[in-house]
Amino acid sequence: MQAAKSNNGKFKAGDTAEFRSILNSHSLKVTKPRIEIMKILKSNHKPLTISEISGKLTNKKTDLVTVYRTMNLFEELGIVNQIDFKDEYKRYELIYDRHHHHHIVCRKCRKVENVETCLPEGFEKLLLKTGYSEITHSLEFFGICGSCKTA
Amino acid sequence: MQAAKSNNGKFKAGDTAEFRSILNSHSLKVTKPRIEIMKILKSNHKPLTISEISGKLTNKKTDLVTVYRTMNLFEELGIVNQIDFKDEYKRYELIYDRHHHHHIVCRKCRKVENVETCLPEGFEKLLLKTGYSEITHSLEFFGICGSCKTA
DNA sequence: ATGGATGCAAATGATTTGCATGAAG
DNA sequence: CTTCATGCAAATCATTTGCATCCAT
Repeated sequence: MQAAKSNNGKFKAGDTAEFRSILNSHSLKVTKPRIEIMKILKSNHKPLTISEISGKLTNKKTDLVTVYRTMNLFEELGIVNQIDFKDEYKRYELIYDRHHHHHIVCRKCRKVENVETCLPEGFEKLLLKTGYSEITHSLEFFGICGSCKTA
Repeated sequence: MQAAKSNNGKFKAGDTAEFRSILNSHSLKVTKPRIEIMKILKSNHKPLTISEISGKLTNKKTDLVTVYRTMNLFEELGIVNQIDFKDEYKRYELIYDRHHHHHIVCRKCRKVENVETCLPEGFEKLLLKTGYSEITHSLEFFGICGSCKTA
């Protein structure tokens, strides 16, 4: 699998047509597992681990291996973002499901909340001076949540 | 190992006295491997993987397992930061070695450069409204570097 | 002396790979 | 009917654990 990122910011989650066309344009097939996994991501507005995704599959025939392969594929195709919360699991979230956002994770209870604030406009532009192009960023916050602080 | 973070922003890399006192205050010992690993991190101003650290050890007797244990310890003590570049390796960098900074990683060649720009003042303060305290952030940039673009 | 740290061997757990079968285009 | 995807089994790789020994305090 060497497909370059090819989703030009056009994919809207649940937009099955767009989903199909991304796969088609790479001669990849629209299969049951791929559709179900995409829908699971769509209906969960927080990053999911491989085993969380696997656990939500209704088609219990679908193998864990398929989930791994699918997430790697989706990542290459620019359908999902890989997100790191500094624990032992990689998490995945649909790109463009909602507008661009970040997360705050409680260091104690590991609860996750979305954070709508993002980098100021033009922040990435500053970096163009470095000679890099196609710049993206990953930004996550960590803290102690209200309940954990009082507990 | 359950020591809470206890380095109140005071540790300066290479400041062996401070390093010793952090360990001492937790009844932990200042050993050869710990010192050498700290120095390796100090002299490499970019995040290192476990195996990179292991490879730089001059005392070849030091076991890989010790590197793992040491990095977990340093992280709990707030001596290092764990950094994620979305590949298969966790990386570690000394905190306070230089002033707070971030990185930009080339998605092709995986080269890493430091980025001095950080979040605007007051950015994290906005998040206090969410009820979280002791907020930190992780921010990394990804892009295609100059040489990879022309190549 | 004594509690913590290390090295070595072995276990664990996540992720990947090979291959024959099954399904999408 | 041809190519790509899946399931299953087995391999691989990073990371952790148990335990006897060693070393810093």
